[in-house]
Amino acid sequence: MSKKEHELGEAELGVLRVLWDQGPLTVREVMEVLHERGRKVAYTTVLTFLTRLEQKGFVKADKGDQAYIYRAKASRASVTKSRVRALLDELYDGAAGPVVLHLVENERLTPGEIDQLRRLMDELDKK
Amino acid sequence: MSKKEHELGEAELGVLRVLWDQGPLTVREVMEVLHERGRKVAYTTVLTFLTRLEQKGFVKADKGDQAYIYRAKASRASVTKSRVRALLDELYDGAAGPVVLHLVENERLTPGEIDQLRRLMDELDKK
DNA sequence: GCCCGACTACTACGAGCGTCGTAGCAAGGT
DNA sequence: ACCTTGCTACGACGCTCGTAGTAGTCGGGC
Repeated sequence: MSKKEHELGEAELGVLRVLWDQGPLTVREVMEVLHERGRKVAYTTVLTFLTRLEQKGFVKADKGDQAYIYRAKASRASVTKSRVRALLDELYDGAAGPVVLHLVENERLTPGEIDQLRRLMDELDKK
Repeated sequence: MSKKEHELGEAELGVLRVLWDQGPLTVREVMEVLHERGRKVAYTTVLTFLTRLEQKGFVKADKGDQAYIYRAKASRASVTKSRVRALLDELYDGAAGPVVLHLVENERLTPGEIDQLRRLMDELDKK
């Protein structure tokens, strides 16, 4: 019933990522990057994705010289935020703890990240 | 193309969670718990979910006295694992760091969790 | 002036998910 | 014997997503 907010499919995300990584691009350029990344999709498919992304407000299209140029409007951070939030809600009623613990236990962190984490936690203590 | 492993919709997860939280239940009981949780779904909808979950291997159904009794087969931890993994892949090519940082920065952790985290990190250092 | 190559708009279609209706069956009350 | 009550099986429908084809348009080369 309620306005399901998936609102961003996996393949759509893949396209958005190209824009995050490579900046504003035309449809064709996006397609080429996707191909380089091993994602073999047709030109029109990419166009569809970009169109849908625009309707959903995740990208902006500006008329370029010949073709439209698409740029990401939503940041990686904001998408991360809503995705992570959805995951927390789905699995733990929104509690972050279990997932953080899971990540630190099961996924490799670089020494740099561990450092950063420690500093962050010291900050948290201060408050 | 590739065997996309969503394989578990959001409403299906909601049903699975009931079984995690309340142990083995009949369709009707699951429905009642869902109603208590504010999720107003029809009996047959719940039945459909449980049937699909069974086909997907997430729950097991045993013939009870009158009705089938469903129990969770997949653990919350295992689902967490694959969900988290999917999220990392989608957004950061699998890197856990950014998401951990995001979580610690933006989501509230209890002092107990912070403690646990610190201990975990000390363990990591040892290795 | 006409055709070619690129670009966009529109349409489509199958699968998965959320949601349910209906039909059929088994057991118990009266 | 029936009617009721609950249970399961099966089918269905609308929507989103992944994927793409086709048609129509526009600017250049010959």
